[in-house]
Amino acid sequence: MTETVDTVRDTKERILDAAESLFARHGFAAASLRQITADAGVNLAAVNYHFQSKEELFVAVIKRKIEPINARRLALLDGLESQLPDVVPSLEQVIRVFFRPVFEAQLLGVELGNFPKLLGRFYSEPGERVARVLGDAFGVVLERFGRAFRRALPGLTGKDLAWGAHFMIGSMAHYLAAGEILKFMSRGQVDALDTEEAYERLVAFAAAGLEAMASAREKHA
Amino acid sequence: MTETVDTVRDTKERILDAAESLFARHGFAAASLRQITADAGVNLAAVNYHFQSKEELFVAVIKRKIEPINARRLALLDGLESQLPDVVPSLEQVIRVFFRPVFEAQLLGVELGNFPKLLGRFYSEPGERVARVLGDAFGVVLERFGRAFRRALPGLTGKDLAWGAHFMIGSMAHYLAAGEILKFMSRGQVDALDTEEAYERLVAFAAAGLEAMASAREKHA
DNA sequence: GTTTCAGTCATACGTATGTTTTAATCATAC
DNA sequence: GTATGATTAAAACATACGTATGACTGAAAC
Repeated sequence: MTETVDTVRDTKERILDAAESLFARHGFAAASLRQITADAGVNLAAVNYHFQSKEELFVAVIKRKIEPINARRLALLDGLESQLPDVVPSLEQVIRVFFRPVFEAQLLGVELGNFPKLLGRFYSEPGERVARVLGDAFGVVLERFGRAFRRALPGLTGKDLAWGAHFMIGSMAHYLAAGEILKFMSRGQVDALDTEEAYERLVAFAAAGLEAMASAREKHA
Repeated sequence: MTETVDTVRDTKERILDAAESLFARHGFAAASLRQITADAGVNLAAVNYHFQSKEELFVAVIKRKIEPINARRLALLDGLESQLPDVVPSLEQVIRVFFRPVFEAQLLGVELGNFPKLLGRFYSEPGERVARVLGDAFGVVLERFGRAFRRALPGLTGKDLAWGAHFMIGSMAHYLAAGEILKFMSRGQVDALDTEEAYERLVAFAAAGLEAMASAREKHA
């Protein structure tokens, strides 16, 4: 009984694993189903059987990674807010909670695989594909964290927050997708794989930047 | 005489224009030479004649856009530093000079086309392709601006700078490549096409973030 | 013990890809 | 006015793509 199910799961997950790696390394269009199924050691037709299309496979790959992260984000934020109900979480605390799940797996020594590059690349994949996942997966997260950010920084308007969050996510995405450039830019001084440092750096950069959004608004108009 | 030359320029540039637009909209792999040449109104073989391959065409498209921007960056930095030789340019001034050429064309009312998305996407295109252009085009810029940043923020170490610059570029790239997400995230409050505001926001975010890199270092180890 | 059914398999379809080849075209130099 | 060298045009090249089909498998259901 479990045998049949496990075989299925194995095939589906082997496809997902191989697809994740290839999508991350080559992008959606350049990763062929033939190479994906070859790497996964399954038949070519298995993709269209288990998922309906290459497109759906891509969505499944993204969702498998993003959904646990967003769930963890919400859980951490819940913990932060319910722990001391009267204390408003600081900006840095909220930012840490937002970024931590992305780094967490690797910090815990778990294999993170090609997820970073995949997630980074995901943001620059053509529209339609991304929009669907984005709406589904980030709706609640955006809402909850938006409130948390504005409680931490009462001066922040909706526009301030949108700009700040956008740059914040951009910094993260670029680090995830193009971390190797860091080694090039720093002439080897910085190792992008030092996740602990990357996390601290990102938090510091984002916190300062977000805080600066309020004053920038006054400057502009 | 000029006729021949202009015809050449026309064909090559029509290809470059069409390629730029399609690479920006669909990425490298998904933009086909047939669609590029059809949009450009030239023959399919013209691409392999004028450029040797699709790959070289991509490099040419990127270089055509990046080189003037980097030249302008250096010129602006020269102006800043030679204007008052005894005054060290401030962090914000240097950052403005670094970002300005990217926004300038649009600020001046010149058609910027699909360049923003292309440049943003460029950062997440697979490695080999990008690395060549990156090394060629950004070597001098990196060196000169590195010095300028460290003069503006004497506390900054090489590592601080590398992290800060990386996040800075990430914020810009993400804005350029995925500006539409901004409208989604802000529930329509923010129009990413307001270049003037984007520029001010980006400068403010990056300046604050970069400044924060020095203190973050102490925190980490 | 046969039916059922999810899963896998090899294979083929039609289309699209980047590139190459062969001929024609054209302005210019002699 | 014709030879020349550079562009373009049209067609074909081999290969790769995503998807669909129909046969086969093996175990559970009745």
